[in-house]
This record gives sequence, structure tokens and C-alpha cells, in this order.
Amino acid sequence: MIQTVELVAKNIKRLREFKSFSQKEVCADSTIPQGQYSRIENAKVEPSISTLEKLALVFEVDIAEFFKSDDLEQEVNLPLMQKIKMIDTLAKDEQQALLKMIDLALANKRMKDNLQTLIAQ
Amino acid sequence: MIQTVELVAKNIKRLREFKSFSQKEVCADSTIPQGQYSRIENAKVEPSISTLEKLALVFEVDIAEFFKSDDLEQEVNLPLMQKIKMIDTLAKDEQQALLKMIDLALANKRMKDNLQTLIAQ
DNA sequence: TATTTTTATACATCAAAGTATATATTTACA
DNA sequence: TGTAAATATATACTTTGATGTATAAAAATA
Repeated sequence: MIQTVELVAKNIKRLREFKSFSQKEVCADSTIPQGQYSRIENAKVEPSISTLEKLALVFEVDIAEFFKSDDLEQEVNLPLMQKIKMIDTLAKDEQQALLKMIDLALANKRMKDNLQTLIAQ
Repeated sequence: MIQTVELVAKNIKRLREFKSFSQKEVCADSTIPQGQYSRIENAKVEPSISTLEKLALVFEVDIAEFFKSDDLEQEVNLPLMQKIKMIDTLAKDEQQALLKMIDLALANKRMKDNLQTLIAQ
């Protein structure tokens, strides 16, 4: 299992090389010292959130992009999100019915969690 | 424009409260000192990548989840969106069951739409 | 090979993590 | 109710690691 810091480093380097930037160029636009940037690409350090923020601006991506693994994306949420948007197009009563079902499922989950907690005590 | 650190803090706190965990419980499972966790939720510090990694494990989400903005909530109705995020925390089989129900509702809607279109012609 | 360009590393400084403790909040019992 | 005990959250202080600065090493170009 690849370490997250290395994944982030690889993604950052890949983005830079895709844009054919030198480290210096990236840093000129981001106020990150080139030396620090070098350490980030080589996973010698764990870049802070504000550093990632600066890099995301330069590369014009979301920060989340840095954490995406190469192997087939676990985009379980995407299809769900599409469905959700469609739910909005349902009639009010249909929407309510669906929401009730969701509530049930979630209540069930919470109940199980609470039981777990009790057992753990 | 909301700061990324604050966004991350909010997302982390929301995930914890949904699971009805105390800070201590989260920390027991993650080796993060409770004091440090408190500072993270209050955006007093920028959590490191390895800290985010530990939290992602406890909450059973991708790290990218911490960086997702609430903007999506403006596209869809708000209470629904909150439920959706909760669905993510359900077990796989429960999730599948719920998705099937959603599919059914949507298929039904499509069918009616198609009928409407036919009638209108 | 000299020069320029690119990337990496040594060292000082500041912020996150770790430890201990304090403060707040909830709960249990008289 | 009031209050003691327990639980939950926040904060001071030390340690460790990321950032900032300067410089060195490596690679590319002429």
C-alpha cells in the first residue's frame, strides 16, 4: 500500500511535468522556496495544507486532486452524486418517500453504532 | 472565500459528530493526542498529511473528502445533501440497498416523464 | 569545458505533534 | 434542585518536523 505522502509527491511532480514547468517556475508563482518544493516532490517532507493550497492554485486543480490514487479511481461517490441531482427532479411526494427511506437506513446505522459503543464499555 | 484549513476542520468535526464519537474516541483509534485533535477541529493548526491519513481511516473516508467544499450543497437541496454524505458512512451492502431504492424511484420518474412526452405529442 | 539552468541539501526559524494539565460540561446521586 | 464525580474539550509547554535562506551539486546548453 503506497504511502499518502508519496502519492501526493508523485501527483504534484506529474502535474508540474505535464505543464513543462521547472521547479523554479512553479515556485515563482507560488512563493514556495524552490528548495522546499524539491523536498516535497521527493517526499522528504509532508507539505502543509497551505502549501498544497498554493500549488493547487498554480496547477489550477482542486487540492483533492493531489490525493487521487493512480489505480482506477474509487469514484463511488460520483455516480451517487448524479443520482442525488436526479432526485431533485422527482415530485415532492416521491422525494419525501425516498427521504424517509434514507432516514431509516441512517437511523439504523446510528443505532448500530450506539450498540457498538455500549458493548465496548 | 472560506480558508481551506477551516473547511478541513469543519469536515472533520462534522464526520465525528455524525458518528457520535467523542474526541477521545477518535483519538484512541488513531494515536492522535486528544489535545491536538481539539486544535485541529478548531482550526488552530494545519493538520499534517499523516494526521489526515489517520483520521481518514477512523472515519472510513478518502482524504479527499476533507477538502470537499460545501458548495455542492447549493446545487442540491441542503438537508438531502447532508443525508447523502451520511450514506457514505453506511456499510457497502446497506449502501447498495439504498442505491437500488433510489434507482427504482428514478426509473419510475423517467417512465412517467416518457409517458408525459408521449401524451404531449 | 565554461556557463547557465535546474535540482538538491545544510542550517536557522517557526509551527505541528506530543505530554501534561486545566477548564468546561455532563451525569449521578443525596 | 445542588453538588460531587466523571467525562469531554481546551490550553501551556517541550519536542519534532516543515518552512525559509543560502549554497552546493548536478544537468543541460553553447
